[in-house]
Order: sequence, then structure tokens, then C-alpha cells
Amino acid sequence: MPENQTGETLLFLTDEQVRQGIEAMFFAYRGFTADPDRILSDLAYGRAHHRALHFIARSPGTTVNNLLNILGVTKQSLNRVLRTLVEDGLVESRVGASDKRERNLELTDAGHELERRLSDAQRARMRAAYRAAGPEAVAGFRHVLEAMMDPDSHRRYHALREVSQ
Amino acid sequence: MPENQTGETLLFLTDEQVRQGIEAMFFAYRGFTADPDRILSDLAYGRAHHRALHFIARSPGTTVNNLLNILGVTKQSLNRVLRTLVEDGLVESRVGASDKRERNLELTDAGHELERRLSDAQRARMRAAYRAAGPEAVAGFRHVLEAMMDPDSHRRYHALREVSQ
DNA sequence: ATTTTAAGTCAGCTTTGTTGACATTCCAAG
DNA sequence: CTTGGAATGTCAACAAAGCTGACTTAAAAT
Repeated sequence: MPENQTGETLLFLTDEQVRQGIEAMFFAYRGFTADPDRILSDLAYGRAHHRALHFIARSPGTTVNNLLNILGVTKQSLNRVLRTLVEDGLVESRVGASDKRERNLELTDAGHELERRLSDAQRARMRAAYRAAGPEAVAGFRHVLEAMMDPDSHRRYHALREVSQ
Repeated sequence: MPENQTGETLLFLTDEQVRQGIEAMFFAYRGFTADPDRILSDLAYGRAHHRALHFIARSPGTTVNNLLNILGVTKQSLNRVLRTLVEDGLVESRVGASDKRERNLELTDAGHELERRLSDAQRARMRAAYRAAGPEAVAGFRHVLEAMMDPDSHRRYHALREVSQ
């Protein structure tokens, strides 16, 4: 039964092994957010602010609606976060050129500075983990994470790549 | 410069590549929690209940203090969750045998049933991702996740393994 | 006998998510 | 030109799940 090879690969994974993967995700995600969280707590910001800054930095000029789709929250929830960022001078919201209903979001200089602080902290840990695990492990890591995403998330994940170079 | 090999491996990782890893973690974690979240929302429970059920199932008879250390929350926060689970007959809290200050936590039959429903949903996705990515990718995935954990989390992650067989 | 520890409780606060209702602006189709 | 619908923003109310601080009870340890 050669067509059953994936089935055999599957058999090899006991519930216990899969459970270990689940626990690894839980503990690793805590580490993943720990460093930015520390910086944010000094500034009366939270993880939601970090995520907004990240994806605005990633796609400068993005619209509110696009950001909503990426973040997967309600516009009311995002708006609260975005409003404080605009009020605090970290984000600029400009009326759209072609469609004036839209708002194009950009980071100000101060916004870029904070985004970089957060990003540097998070990247440092990620880079250290990558280095400790080695290049092949990194490829496997990325592969499993992609396979774990919802189809929508997966499309958006790749769409981010197309915009930047 | 043969001692610089890790340095060269590091050089190979641009900020952009590390950033993609960060985004992969963000999108994948959403997928990771999506299926249990759907089940929980029908039951007026949240992710915190799921985590408690998971780790009680994993270490039957565990104490409240041990659970606090694993989950990394305050006892007030955990207590609120634990109280509803005990009231709803999903968790049993028994006075400790050797040390009567402690409480030993166990799942009831109903608790096991819900835990299994949640666990099955989450494992199904994990298993599918593992199968799609292949065994070597799984090893790399686990390796990177472990390297991303805080030292405390990493110790607790391995401690869970020692208790069960 | 005193101190420390484990657990639980009460009160109040924060962040970040949710619904629902509603106003504004503006593009586009009729 | 009018109207319908889309994109955005806002108000209010609420919930989940975290937090701090203060306190009690019981049991163990010193």
C-alpha cells in the first residue's frame, strides 16, 4: 500500500506528541510577546497597539478596512486603539486621495521610533531562536505555521509579502 | 573563519525574513485557537477555561499553585475560572492528603468530556498541519518554539513530560 | 508560639474584545 | 439628480480575562 505513506506518517504521531506541540505553541507564544509587552506596559499601551503599529509599518498607507481584515477585530475595537495612536502623534490618518471615504494610515516619526523599539525586541528573540535551532528548523517552523493558518489568514499572510519587495 | 559559521547563518536572516516569522506566529496562533474558541463561545466559557481544563487533564491531581505557575496568571484570575468549572461540575477540588492546605484538582466525567471535545478539535488542526508539513518540518517547528520560550516556561514545558509517561 | 504558606475572597481597575444603533461622507447606479 | 449602499467614525453598554491590594482561614514549618 504505497499510497498510504502519508497515513503512515500520520500514524507515527501519537496524541501525546501532538499535545506536546500544542503546549509548545502555548509557552512559545508567551515568550514571543513577552519583550514587547514589557515595553508597552511602561507606555500605557497594549498588544493591540503593537499590532496596529506593526501592520501600518508593514503596509504604509493602508486603509482602516484592510487593517480590520488583517487583525480580525471589529472596527470599534480597532478604532479605539487607532484613535489613541493618532491623538498621541504616532499615527497619521489622511483622507484617501482617490476615495475620500477611506483613510490612509501612516506612522509619524515618533510612531516609527516606537515601532522599531518593539520590533527590535521581538526580532532579537526570534533571531536568537532561529540561530539556536538552525536553518532547516526555521524552514520547518515556517512550514508548520503556514499549514496551521485559516485559509483567509494564509492569503493575507502572503499578500503582505507581495506589497513589500 | 570557521568559528563564525553561526554568524554567517545569522547574516543570512534579513530583518524581513525574521519579520515574516513574527507574522507567521501571529496568524498561526489565531488558527491554533480558532476551533476550541468556537466550541467555547457556545458554552459561555473562554480560552482561560480551556487552558485550565487542558493542564488539569494533563496533570491530574495537580495543585492550584502548580497550575498558577504553569499558566502565569494571578490566583484571583485563575480562581474565577476554577470556581465556575467546579460549580458547573467539570472540575473536582479535593483537600490534599499529605498537606491539607493544598487542593488537588481533577476533571469529572463531564470535565473529561469537554476537555476531549476541545482537545480533539485543536489536535485535528495540529495533526493536519503536521501531516502537510512532514516529519522534518515538525522537528524544526518544535525546536524553534522551544528556543523561543522563556527559561521558566521551558522548564515547565519539559516538567509536564516527566510526570506523564 | 510564631511565622510562613496555600488557598480563597472581596473590591476595584484595565485592556481588548463584543453588539447594536446611528451619523457622515461619498461613490455609483438608476 | 436622487437614492442606495459602502466606508468610516462614534456612542453606549457589556463581557472576558488579566491586574493590584487587602484580608481571612487553615495548616504546616520553624
